[in-house]
Amino acid sequence: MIADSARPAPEGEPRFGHSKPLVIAGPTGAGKSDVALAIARAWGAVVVSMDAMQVYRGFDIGTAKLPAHDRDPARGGVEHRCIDIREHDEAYSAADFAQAVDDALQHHRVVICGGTTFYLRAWEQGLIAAPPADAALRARFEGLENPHEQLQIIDPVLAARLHPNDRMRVVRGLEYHAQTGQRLSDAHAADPKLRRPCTVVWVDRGDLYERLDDRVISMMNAGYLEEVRGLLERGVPRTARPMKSLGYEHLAAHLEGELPLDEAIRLTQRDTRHFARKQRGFLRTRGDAVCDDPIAQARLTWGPPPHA
RNA sequence: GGCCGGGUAGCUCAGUUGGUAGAGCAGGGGACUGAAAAUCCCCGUGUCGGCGGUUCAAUUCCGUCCCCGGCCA
Repeated sequence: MIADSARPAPEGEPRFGHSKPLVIAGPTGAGKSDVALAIARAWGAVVVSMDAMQVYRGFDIGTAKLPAHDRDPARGGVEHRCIDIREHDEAYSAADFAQAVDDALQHHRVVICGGTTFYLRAWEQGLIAAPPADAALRARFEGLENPHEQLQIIDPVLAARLHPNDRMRVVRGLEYHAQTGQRLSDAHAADPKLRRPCTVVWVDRGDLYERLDDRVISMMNAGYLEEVRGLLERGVPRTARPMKSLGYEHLAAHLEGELPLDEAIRLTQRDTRHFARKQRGFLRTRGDAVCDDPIAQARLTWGPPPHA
């Protein structure tokens, strides 16, 4: 389990392209960002954010982005990638993330940090070769009366695997077929799964739920509601992808007079707990174990920090 | 002390014209190959407040006691 990257690279020679990334994963609110920052600082690494929502500009408080100075090397911070790289209406996908990780690995030691475990899998095992998403196609299939029935005709294997109510995946199967003329189930079956090496450090804590409840209150005190109000005033629609995430949806509903504030907060807390539980499930499925000492894992993976 | 309501799942409650009970919320498990903070599937035994009585059978009817509200003294 000792990677070849554990040997220090000769001076001046960019060998990081052969170094495996350290992944800081775990449920929201477990303290991943701070751990990643500390490790990246000590080892001179770049952080790639593995988070589907932090990519969006303007969604800062609710997505728990690190303060800007921590992400700015010119101000003593560490370079972070995949944060603030999209507008609310721009698409972002697991493939974009995987590409960003590969790019970063070309020249840097890399800490991957975030809770979107689907993205980790996309990079680790690779995705099938496929064209990018086609919003118009998706909208068309979404509008079908019974998309699953349609899928049964063109890809019965996939249709059998999918619950008829799981419209996103059903539509995805239809989209892929429309784009390529192939069945998505065939593409999956033919896909040779990659096994890109990485060290996964799962950060977690026993009192997470209480902390999450408190964190929502802290976010409110930090101006969460004003952030959402500002986004709505700037014309961000409530149907925008990031606006439908966790608290944004409920706070927007409150601002539009559909929900009392305390109810919006309660729902945000509830959804955040549910989300954390789901993330734990992801990691459990992967078979990773909780790590109490991320620094030690970094040392095992990369050797001692260069300046220590 | 008297009268009136209530005491049923972790919480709020529904219900059983007597055949041992079910919703919402909370909580838990699982799926996941380019939307993933998305999308979707599955999971409810609890002395029905205690004790007696009537009954083949009581959480349900009767008696009594305890507890919590409200009103009256």
